Amino acid sequence: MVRAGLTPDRLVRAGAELADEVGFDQVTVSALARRFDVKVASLYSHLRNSRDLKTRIALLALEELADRAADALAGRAGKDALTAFANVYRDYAREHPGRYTAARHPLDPEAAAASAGGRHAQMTRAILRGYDLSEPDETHAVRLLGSVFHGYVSLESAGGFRHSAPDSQESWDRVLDALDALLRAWPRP
Amino acid sequence: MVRAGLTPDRLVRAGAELADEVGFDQVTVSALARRFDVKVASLYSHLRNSRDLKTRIALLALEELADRAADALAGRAGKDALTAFANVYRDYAREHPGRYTAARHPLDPEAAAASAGGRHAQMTRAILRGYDLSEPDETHAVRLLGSVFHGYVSLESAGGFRHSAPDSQESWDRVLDALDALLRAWPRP
DNA sequence: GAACGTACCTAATAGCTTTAGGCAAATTCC
DNA sequence: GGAATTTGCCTAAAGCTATTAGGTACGTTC
Repeated sequence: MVRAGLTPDRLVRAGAELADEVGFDQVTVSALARRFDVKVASLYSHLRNSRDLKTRIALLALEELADRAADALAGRAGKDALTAFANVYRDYAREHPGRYTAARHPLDPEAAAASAGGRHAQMTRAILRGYDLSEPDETHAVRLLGSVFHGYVSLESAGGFRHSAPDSQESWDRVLDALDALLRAWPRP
Repeated sequence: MVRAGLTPDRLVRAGAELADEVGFDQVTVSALARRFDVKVASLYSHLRNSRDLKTRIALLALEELADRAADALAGRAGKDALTAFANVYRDYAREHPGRYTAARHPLDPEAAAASAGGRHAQMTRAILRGYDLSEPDETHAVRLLGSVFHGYVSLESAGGFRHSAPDSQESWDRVLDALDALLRAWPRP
C-alpha cells in the first residue's frame, strides 16, 4: 500500500481548509482522515487528539493573520495604518471564515503564550503610536480596538448587518472614521 | 415508574443552567437526560433534536438579556443609559457565561426573526436618542456599540485581559467614557 | 372501572474519539 | 545489496453522542 505522507503540518493545513469549507466546529479527526483517504486511527500518530488539532489550526490562523497585518502596516501610519490593519481582520474573516473562527478559539495558557497573540497586541500599539496616547490610555485603546474589530467582524459574519440598510461596508468605513476621530481626541479623565 | 415531568420549557431552562456550568458547547441531549435521570430517547418527544435545544437556549438567553436591558434603561438617558446598558451585557456574560455564548449562537432566519434581537436593536436606538445623531449615522452607531459591547465582553471572558495591567474594569470604564465622548462628537463625513 | 392518550422506555443504527496491537514500507547499517 | 530497525498506516475494539421505531405502563376521562 502507498503511504499517504501525513505530517502534523499537512494535517493542520488541511484542517484549516476544511474549516473554511464546512465551518470550524465541523472539523473532526474523522473528516480529516476521509480527506486523506486514510483510516481515522492513522492520524493519532501525528496529532495528540481532536483538541490538539483545533488548537493547531487556531495557532496557524493567528500566525497568518499576524503576517498579513505586518505586511499591511509596513510603511503606513496614522489613520492609514488603522484602516489597513482593520481591513486585514475583516478581509481574512471573509476569505477564511473557518480559520477566523479558529483564531477566536480559546487557547490554554501554554498555547496562548506560544501564539501570535503578542504580535497582534504589539502591532496595535504600533498603530497607536501615530496618536498621542500614553499609558494607561494606550492600553485602554488597544483593548477598544481589539473589541471593535473582533466584534464588528464577528457580528457581520454572523449575518447581523446583512438584512438592513445601510450597507455594512458603509458602516465599516464610518466606524473607522469614528475610531480615528476618537483616538485623536481621546478623553482624559 | 414515576414520571419525570419533562416539558420543553423545563428542558430548555435546565439546558441553560447546564450551559453555565459546563459551557454551551458541552450542552448535549445526553447530558440533559442524565440531569433528569431519564433515558436519552425520552427527550425527543419534547425537543426536535440537538440543534433545536441549542436554538431554544439561545432564544431564552436573548430574552433574558433584553429583559434586563429594558429594566436597566428605565428612567435613564445619555451616558447614564449607555453605561447601564453596557453593564447589562457584561454582567450577564459574567453571571451566565454559557447563556451568553448561547446568545451569540447563529440562528436560522426564522429563529432570528422570532428572537429578542429586534428589542436589543430598538433599545440601542433609544440610547442614541440622547445623542444628536440622525440617519444613517444612528445606524452606524448602533453597529459600533453592538460591536464594542460584544467584542469587549467576548475578549474579556476568553481571558484576553486577565494577565495584563491595568485592570479590565478600568479599561471598561474608560472605553465607556470614550464611547460617550465619541457619540457626543460624532464625526460627519 | 374501561378506554385512551401520552410519557418514558428498550432496542437498534450510525458517527466521532481514542487506545492497543500488528504488518509492511522506508530507512539505516553492515 | 541485504538485514535490521524504525515508523507509517492498518485492524479491532470500546465508549460516547444523536436519532428513529416501536413498546409498555401511567394518568386521565368517561
